[in-house]
Amino acid sequence: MVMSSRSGADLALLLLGSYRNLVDEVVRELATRGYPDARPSHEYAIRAIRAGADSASDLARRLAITKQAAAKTIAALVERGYVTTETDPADSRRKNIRITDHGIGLITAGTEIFDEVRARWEVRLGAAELAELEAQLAQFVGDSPINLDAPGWAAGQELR
Amino acid sequence: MVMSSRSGADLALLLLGSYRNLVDEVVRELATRGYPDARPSHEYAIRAIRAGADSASDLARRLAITKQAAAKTIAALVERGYVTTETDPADSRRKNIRITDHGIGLITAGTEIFDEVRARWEVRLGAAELAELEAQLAQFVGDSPINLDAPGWAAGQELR
DNA sequence: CCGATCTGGACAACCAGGTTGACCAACACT
DNA sequence: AGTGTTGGTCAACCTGGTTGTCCAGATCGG
Repeated sequence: MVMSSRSGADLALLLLGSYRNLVDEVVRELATRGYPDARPSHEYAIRAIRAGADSASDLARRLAITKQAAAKTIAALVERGYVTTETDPADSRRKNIRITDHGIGLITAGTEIFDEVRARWEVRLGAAELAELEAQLAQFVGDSPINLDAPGWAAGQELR
Repeated sequence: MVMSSRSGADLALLLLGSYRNLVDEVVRELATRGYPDARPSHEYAIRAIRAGADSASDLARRLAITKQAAAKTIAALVERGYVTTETDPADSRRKNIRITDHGIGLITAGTEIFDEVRARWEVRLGAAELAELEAQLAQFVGDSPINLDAPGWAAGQELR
């Protein structure tokens, strides 16, 4: 008899715990694969950039954060060599973002690891069960104005 | 045909999104019930105190955070009137924490709201399905050294 | 009874990842 | 040209943590 939650507060902790578990593992593994300074937010940001966010304001909109926050993130990415910026020749206000090979490497590895961890979960739960779980979670998330493509609300995760 | 996740990264976002959804709603509702300044961490902290953490160091251990962080949290709780501290007569190093009526009110309301939200989810999913979901999440969390009673790792959630 | 060590607390500086607010320079529109 | 919009930046602040340092009070061994 598995002792599941029963209480709403526990449910919240289960959700957060699962998330952190997953993400911590990814970050840990990323570190061993040559990305010791990568943080979850970097992954999300680079993904958004790859998906077309080629300026700070753009990134801010995609991530649903302020442009200042986006600028800080970009600065961090530049510092770590995941990304470079250069002034747009056509519009000298803009600073175009370009992902470096190192940055590509990061999201490639990140995607792989995420999928590996998910695959492990799949083994434990069964493919159908995991798919159902995802569908259920999608329902909860779908309730809300939250945009899965805009994980700005995902702020605040630390790994220890 | 529900578009569920397929990718590990999306799964992470689903978990986090569900969590934030739940918690944001609780905080929002808490605000309308007379606890406008309550944050999730306050709830967790007061719960831990009620569960027996009667000093800062104690709370730190339970929450698996540093004692400095615990002290800051306690200061915030005192400031908001959820808790009071007084020097232990028997051990003048210690400062015993006592939960005020207002604090009791907070966790009472919090528990209620958490459960209400969970109940709504139960309606949508079915009781058996939600129970299964919780059991599955518990499995993921159970993998790890994380202690559900020690949500210190839960740090970083902002509501906007 | 006393010194060594452990424990509770506090101060200070820092960090990540956000937020507001003010501001300027460059572009676009009419 | 003049006005408004957009991209970027500076600065200050917030939350919830982190280290590191230090002291005072308690406890234990001799």
